[in-house]
Amino acid sequence: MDLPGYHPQQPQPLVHHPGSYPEDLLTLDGSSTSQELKIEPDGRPESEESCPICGDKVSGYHYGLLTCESCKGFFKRSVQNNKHYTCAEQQSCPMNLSQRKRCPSCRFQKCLAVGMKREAVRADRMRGGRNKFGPLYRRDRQIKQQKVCHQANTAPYRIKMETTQFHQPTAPNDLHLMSTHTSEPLCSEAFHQSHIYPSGTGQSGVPVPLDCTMNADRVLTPPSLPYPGLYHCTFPGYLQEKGEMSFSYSLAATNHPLHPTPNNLFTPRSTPASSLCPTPGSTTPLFQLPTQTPDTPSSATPTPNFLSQLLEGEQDESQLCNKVVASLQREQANRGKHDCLNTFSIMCKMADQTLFGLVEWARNSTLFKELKVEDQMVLLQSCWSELLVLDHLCRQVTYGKEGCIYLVTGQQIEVSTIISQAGVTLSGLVSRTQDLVSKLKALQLDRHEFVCLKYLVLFNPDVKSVQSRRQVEHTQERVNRALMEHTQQSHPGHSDKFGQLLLRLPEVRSISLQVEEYLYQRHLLGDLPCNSLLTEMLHTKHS
DNA sequence: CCCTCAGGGCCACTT
DNA sequence: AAGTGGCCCTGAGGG
Repeated sequence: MDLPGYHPQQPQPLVHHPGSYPEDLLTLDGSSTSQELKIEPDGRPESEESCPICGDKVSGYHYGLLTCESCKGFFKRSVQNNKHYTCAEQQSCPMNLSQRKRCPSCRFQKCLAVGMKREAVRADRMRGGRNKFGPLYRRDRQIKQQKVCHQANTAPYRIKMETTQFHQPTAPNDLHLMSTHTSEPLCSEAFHQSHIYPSGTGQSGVPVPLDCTMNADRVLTPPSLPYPGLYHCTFPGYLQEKGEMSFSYSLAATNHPLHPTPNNLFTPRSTPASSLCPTPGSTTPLFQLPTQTPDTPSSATPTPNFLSQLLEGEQDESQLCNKVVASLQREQANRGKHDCLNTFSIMCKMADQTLFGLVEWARNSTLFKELKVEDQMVLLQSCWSELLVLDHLCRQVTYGKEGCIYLVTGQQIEVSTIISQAGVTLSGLVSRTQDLVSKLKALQLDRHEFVCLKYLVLFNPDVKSVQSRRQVEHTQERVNRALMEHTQQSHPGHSDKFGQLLLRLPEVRSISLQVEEYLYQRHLLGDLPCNSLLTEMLHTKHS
């Protein structure tokens, strides 16, 4: 498996490019891609960046970001020819100018990881014209230019206008996922100006409703679970009709507060963090980023600060929702109105985006960044499905109504609908998960506790091949202590809350393993989209 | 109407 | 033979 951007054998030059997004162009090992920036004599910035995939010279924007000509061609061929590469090593091959040809699998994974977009490769192979990312590129340039100008004007001690380059330490939070880390959430409209479809066919700013016709063979399913397969396991007749859900899903039957209709099925909901507040009784709304996040060093011991630190990287639910919806819209836009995404594909896409968000979350964590990149990889490889389950559980506890499952897209679906139409395995999984949701609701899980559980799952010293076991253990102990103190303080009358929370983790583990197993079966049947992070994770575990 | 620039195609070269 | 990568063509959109 090749976690996005994890290429531990490839040391990245510590050159920060201030013109890039504040958090962009960062490989997942926490280092920035090598970039230089020149300040022209007239003050106009001119970037001389290196390709985020291989470090070669950038030739322009290609398929979503600045890359070299070689990687552009490689990505184009891979997508056009629907290539499925396999890594002969551990899917962490070094990727640089001299070695980029060695492993196309890792190269393609890195292309995706850094943000190259398959959907930018034209299905109709039409030449010329502006692409659908035009607005995105323009904004990128504007941001870069503004940043550079700002740097030049406000930090003369760092940038001498008469010099041609400057270097500064890598920004710790750099990311290379520009779609989610621009200074503002990616505007989905940017993706609706495809040349592929003339205006009036769902492009030009009109959100493309994904399969919202609710046909029996193409229905949106119940998945709020970030792991779609959960709902797809053993439907009667599955083997005959694999790939399609066999129960229908009526949005009208749900009680979603925002009432999604078939026409707005995949239109981003308004910010759920505000519109879907948890119950007033809960201590802190889940998913709501703290307005102020004290910059506490990881070595600080007081629990409140430590908890704040843990909460720092929490992903905003509305951003995640927008990201998933935009991704689904793009996917559908590339297919055309007569080739709707099937339910399973939709679920996979949701799971994949959620998983990507969780990897970002981990990577941005100060504590996690202190670990060796190799350890980061094995830990994530070990717990990704548990994190997905926890993420789902948290969403249900926060937003889910009784008897309904809340999707990452903001929709809800009745559990009874799923149970009545799903097969044995799937029904069992849904039931188990809902039982767990009930228990967590009864425990009044708050966001502090949820974050702690995520960290406890992530920092698992029992994972094989962890090198800095002591460090992982130490962090887990600290989180454990913080969780214990928090539960004692927030629920002094509930002396056993801490223990009750910990007792839920084995069930989380068990469910996640069952989900993995199911997804892997679907993978073997060829149902999972290739080159998704989800597939890569599954593949790694079973290889 | 011209220019820009990103996606596609071509083809010599490499593996 | 298949893959790579540099170079050129194309054409929508912006000035």
